[in-house]
Amino acid sequence: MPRTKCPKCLKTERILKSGIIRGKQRFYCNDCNYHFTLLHESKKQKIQLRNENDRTSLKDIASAAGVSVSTVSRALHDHPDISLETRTIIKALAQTMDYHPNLLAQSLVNRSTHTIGVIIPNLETTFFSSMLGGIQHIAAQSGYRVVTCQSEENHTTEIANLQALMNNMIDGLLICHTLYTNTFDHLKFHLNKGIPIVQFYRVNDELEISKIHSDDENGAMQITEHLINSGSKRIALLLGPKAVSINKRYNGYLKALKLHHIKVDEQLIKHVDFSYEAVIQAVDEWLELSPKIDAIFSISDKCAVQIIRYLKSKKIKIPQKISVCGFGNEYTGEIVEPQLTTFDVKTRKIGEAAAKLLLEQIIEKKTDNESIMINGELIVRESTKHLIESQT
Amino acid sequence: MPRTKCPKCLKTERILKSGIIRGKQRFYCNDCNYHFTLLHESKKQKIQLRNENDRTSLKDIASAAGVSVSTVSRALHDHPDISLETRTIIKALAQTMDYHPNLLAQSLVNRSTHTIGVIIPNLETTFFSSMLGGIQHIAAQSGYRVVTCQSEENHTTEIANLQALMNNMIDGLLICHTLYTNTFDHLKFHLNKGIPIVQFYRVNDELEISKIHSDDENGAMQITEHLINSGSKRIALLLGPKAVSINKRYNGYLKALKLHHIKVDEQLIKHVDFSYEAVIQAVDEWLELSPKIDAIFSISDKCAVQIIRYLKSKKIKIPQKISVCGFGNEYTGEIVEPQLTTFDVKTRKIGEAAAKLLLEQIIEKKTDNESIMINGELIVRESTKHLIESQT
DNA sequence: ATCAATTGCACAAACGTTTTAGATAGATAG
DNA sequence: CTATCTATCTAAAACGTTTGTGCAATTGAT
Repeated sequence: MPRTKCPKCLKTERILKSGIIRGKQRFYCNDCNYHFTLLHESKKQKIQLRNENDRTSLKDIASAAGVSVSTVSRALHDHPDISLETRTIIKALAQTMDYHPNLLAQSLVNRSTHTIGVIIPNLETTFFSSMLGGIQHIAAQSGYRVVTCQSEENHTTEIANLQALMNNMIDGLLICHTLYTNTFDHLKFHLNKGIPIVQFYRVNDELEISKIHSDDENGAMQITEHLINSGSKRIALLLGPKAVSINKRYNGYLKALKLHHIKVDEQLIKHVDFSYEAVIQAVDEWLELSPKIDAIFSISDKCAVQIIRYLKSKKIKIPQKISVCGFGNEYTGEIVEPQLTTFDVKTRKIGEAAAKLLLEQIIEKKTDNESIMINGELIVRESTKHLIESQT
Repeated sequence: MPRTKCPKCLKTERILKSGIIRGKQRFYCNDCNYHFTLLHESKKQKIQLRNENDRTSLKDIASAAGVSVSTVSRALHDHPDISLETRTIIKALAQTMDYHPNLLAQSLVNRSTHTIGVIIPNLETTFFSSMLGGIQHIAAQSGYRVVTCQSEENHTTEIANLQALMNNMIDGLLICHTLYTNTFDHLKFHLNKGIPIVQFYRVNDELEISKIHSDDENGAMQITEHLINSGSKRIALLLGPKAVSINKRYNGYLKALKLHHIKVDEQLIKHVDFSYEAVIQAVDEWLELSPKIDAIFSISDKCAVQIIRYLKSKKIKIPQKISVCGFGNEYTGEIVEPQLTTFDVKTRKIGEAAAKLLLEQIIEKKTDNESIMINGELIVRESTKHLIESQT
């Protein structure tokens, strides 16, 4: 067994143990008075490889050009203090040496990462992914990166995402809350910390913060009015889970009924968790009511499509017996037969607007809160009767 | 007009100009021999605000605890050199002072960002976004962040994305190429730089690199065989743009025909750019052929759905007159009537496998290239005849 | 009592930048 | 021929970490 050798005086005689460091034995050379821990072979190699594999840094260019690091930095930034001659030399050198600045170091100094964070409930439904698409598009235009987290409609995950993102890595945050987010302390905690935050789509009113709204309330009202105008009187409303705090669409429904002097029948309003079984059960219960329902307004296109298919399987004619409306204008609404009447929430526009607003706040350091409304559009298709068109 | 004052000796008399720095006037105090540039009021404020607004750093904790920065760092990492007492004090302090490590600084030192980059053609189609969903899911489990870029099916954008991502900010890269990516020099350039790269779904054979394949060739063969087995003889094939390098599905089609001794008819194979008009035109041309076609295999579900709707509008019965198949198993295929027979590419699984493989390479520093195949599944629905079921 | 071993901490270098302040030599004016 | 300017460069601090090494104080063994 080879005896441990002091890396300084290279002797092996007077080596003593000196405690354990990070699981590794630490030694002390009594001859040259030197503390050391033995490097693993693998680690030694890594240190050697590093230089080989490493990207070129300002330092490398500096020593190649025979100038100081600061000169190189300034030259590459076209600082007037550096002579044109030196500048061109250094730039050429940077080119040939394949220099790319280390963004981490830059960010550390500049206190800005050129990255924005996005928290979104879900990536796999077009409804949300098109928002994200809009965000990415705008961000890329300004040279900003986007890091995305899915909250998966889970309040706890949302909080974890928020915490993870706010740890110094982002210049700004875009957040679209979970359906079940009803407290906003986690957000409030991060406000006024110098990192601008913009809520989009699912926003809340209490918080003083920039927001991108959609006019869901108005949209739901338009849908409901369209149903009323085309002759429906008993309009069932399929809502999301009861716990959900955001009830804009519900309010729109109520408003429309009130405007047309139709009494609200609580039996016609049901909450479901968006599962197929729950939707079917709700529809079944409605079908047994009397007087009979003549329309179903589903808060979600996905459920609306399921309802259409279920009604068809029961040979109930749409829209003759029952009109069906969705909300969101997802692609499936165009495919199903009859095609679905729905409300187009301009999701991509919402994403774009959110990113634009956030970038304004980041780049121009605007601090005033803005609220922007993105208007949607009623899409009338075959699943509703067209007796009388509303002239809004 | 107030005269400029030397910040050192506070005199105004002997101030001289001394060139321009970054657009700002630079001064020289002849009295105390001092160079300075005037700070803007706004900038002064910012410097003051900074401390107020800044997150607490190790330094802050250190001075609060009366120990050195290194002690704090080690204490928070449970280094055995630090006494239990000190450790608990420091941890408590970190808690109350709301300390969160600066990930940038950590990354700079550790040379690892805990972030992986993803380049993907598109975010807004479920086909790709579900891959991304799988990636995110796996990455989050290991505490990795994900930054995503869309290449938008554009080769140049892909290269730009690659360049942007590889600049020091990511520990590994997942890439799904553009349809039009036919040269891979940009990737090759970044190989062996210490940052592992994994291709997923759209891979190429030349490059020695880890890959996640789908069995598209086999899938297309299964689809085609299913059509043949159910009685079709003249099977039209709708392919993507001609420039596309990836022709696995085409090969599967050819293989199946060969296996069943059916001659390839070039008239039956058409390339389109996925636009609605192009698809319709292709179908129209096919319908005029004689002998008549009895099946259409579209390389994309989206086009298949369009074809179904178009054929229905022409009162052509599906599958009695013409069977239609898609590829990919997108949700719309389930909604359209008749429901679409297709091949389920397990997109989410592909994303998960890609992320897993990449993380292995990052965390365990594996360097050997692996190729993993994710098997898909034939989904037989109503848009094809069911005369004889193939027994694969 | 003596010396070795161990504990518990501090110091300082390093990561790769940016930027303020200083330094030097040449140019210009009086 | 000075006194002042100016152009062009360098040094060094800073950003917030991690980590190798130094060192004093304590413990333990003989």
